[in-house]
Amino acid sequence: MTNAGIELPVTKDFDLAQTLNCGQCFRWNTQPDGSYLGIALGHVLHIIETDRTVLLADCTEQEFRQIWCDYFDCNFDYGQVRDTLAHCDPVLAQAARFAPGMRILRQDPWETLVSFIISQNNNIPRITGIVDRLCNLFGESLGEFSSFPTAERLANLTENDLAPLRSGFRAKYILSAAQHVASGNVELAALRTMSIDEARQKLMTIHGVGPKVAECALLYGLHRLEAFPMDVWMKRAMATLFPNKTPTDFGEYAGIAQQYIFHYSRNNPQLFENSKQTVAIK
DNA sequence: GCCCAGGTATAAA
DNA sequence: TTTATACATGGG
Repeated sequence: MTNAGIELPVTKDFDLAQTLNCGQCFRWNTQPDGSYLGIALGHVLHIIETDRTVLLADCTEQEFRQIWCDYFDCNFDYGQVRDTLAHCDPVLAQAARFAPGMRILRQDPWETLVSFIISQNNNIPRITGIVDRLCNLFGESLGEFSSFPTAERLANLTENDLAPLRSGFRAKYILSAAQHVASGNVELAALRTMSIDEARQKLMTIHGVGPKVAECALLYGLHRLEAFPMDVWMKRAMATLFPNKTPTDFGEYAGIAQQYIFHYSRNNPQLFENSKQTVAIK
């Protein structure tokens, strides 16, 4: 392997570990040397982070412009958003300081939708395993990785075909998503310009997509930053940290706000240990 | 064995 | 309309 590639400066606004390990993506593997090897948008990439730079190894200028610049949302000023959110609430300010380098990736909508269907009532190591098996079995080989299988490929399969994934009750949900997307009933690209309510309703026509998965697909897959994928766990944290606030109070960056809070709360469980039961938030 | 995992569909109250 | 339970699987 040569040392050629694209070097990005390490700044307070871009931290690889915070971004890739916060649960928004499932196809980046930490290597023994601390670097990341993964695949996104059909491209394999090796990322080596040092004190001063993030090296996208063997990445050409053209590939960076066409793929990774957009994927890592390089042209968006997360520092400014972080400052804006920090002014909303002191606890949110603390949460933002805790993970200042977290970014919302611009992932493939279809892959993201399926990944978060798989994520329901599941844990990250197992989600990763199921996604890996899905790609290896039905995707196309790209060196040491396999691409994420298309909706068209999966739409013709049966639950029995998906048995090797060991995805449990989620297999039929994956097939429903594939059929809706392949048939054009759910047109993912159109969800970018639809109102957030319409887009959420459209996604929920898929069997196995409820409010949480729909919101995750909108935030992580379609970069709708106003989406707020609150789950049971998050509601608990929210109720404790922000008893008088709703997601809309955080405006168009609600999703980013939640990522900060989620990360912060998970790593500081003592902050909400007194709220044992789920509390609904409007 | 028991509990839980960034939920959802379905039945029952 | 709100609340309870099953759902597949595997790690801690």
